[in-house]
Amino acid sequence: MTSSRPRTAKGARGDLFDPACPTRRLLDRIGTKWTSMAVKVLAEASPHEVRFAELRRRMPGVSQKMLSATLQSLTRDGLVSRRVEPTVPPRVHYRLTDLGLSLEGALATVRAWAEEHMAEIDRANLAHTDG
Amino acid sequence: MTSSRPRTAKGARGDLFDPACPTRRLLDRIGTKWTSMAVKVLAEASPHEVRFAELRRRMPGVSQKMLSATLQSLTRDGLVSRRVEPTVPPRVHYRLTDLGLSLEGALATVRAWAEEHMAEIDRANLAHTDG
DNA sequence: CCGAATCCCATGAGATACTG
DNA sequence: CAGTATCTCATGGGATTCGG
Repeated sequence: MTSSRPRTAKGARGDLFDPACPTRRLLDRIGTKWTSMAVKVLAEASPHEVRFAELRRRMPGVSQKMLSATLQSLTRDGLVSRRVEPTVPPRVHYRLTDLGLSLEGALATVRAWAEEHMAEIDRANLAHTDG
Repeated sequence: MTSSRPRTAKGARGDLFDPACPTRRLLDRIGTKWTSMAVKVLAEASPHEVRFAELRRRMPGVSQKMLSATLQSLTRDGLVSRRVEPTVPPRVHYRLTDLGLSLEGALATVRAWAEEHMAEIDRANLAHTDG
């Protein structure tokens, strides 16, 4: 989930581009398979919390392992807050933080572009396939 | 570069889940390591064309293999146009299409968010590491 | 100069089984 | 219920080399 650090990270000085480019690092995060969907589902529920199982139900296809990993990553990044009810069995509730909500704004833009334009990309691919 | 299709499509019907979610598919594209940078560099040059070698120079760290693959992918997707001067040696020029330019708009939003907020994410991570 | 072909490793992610 | 631990495999992507 973490890095794709340049193993070739020699002593080179990178202006704005190189090692810690914020955009690359953000894309590494939202590019992982379930992250954007989790953010979306949590955003739709916001400001209410959502439990693990409920989240899982709303994300068809996700395994508990990947959901767990995704939520941990989001939590470490401060995008999601986690609240545990110390019952037996425990209940764990998740909610977007303000930072997470703000990210959802950016993601909404991406989603809008995708829904508007992916069909054109598909057409372009067909044109190259059969031509 | 192409698909992240259900490789686990074992004996079971694995493609029952939204195999075509436009957002996922877009993220699979812009999430690859060099795509967003290529789009950015081409956008900055737009409406002028940029040659392969020049592109490579403006994308520190990219290998010719990955640049080639990235540009092919973008070209197939109709985001970039490719023009070959039939000289010896050949010169190949790349330019964003209108679709590519429109994608750059969405990417600009992501970039803006990243530059504004990645520091907060870093702080959150530190807080979890030591804090 | 541009790109194809190989080789190779690190990683994302699914399946499955176990724990408090 | 929520999360962890293994195993396994496919893929992204870097290095290098060859071709036109």
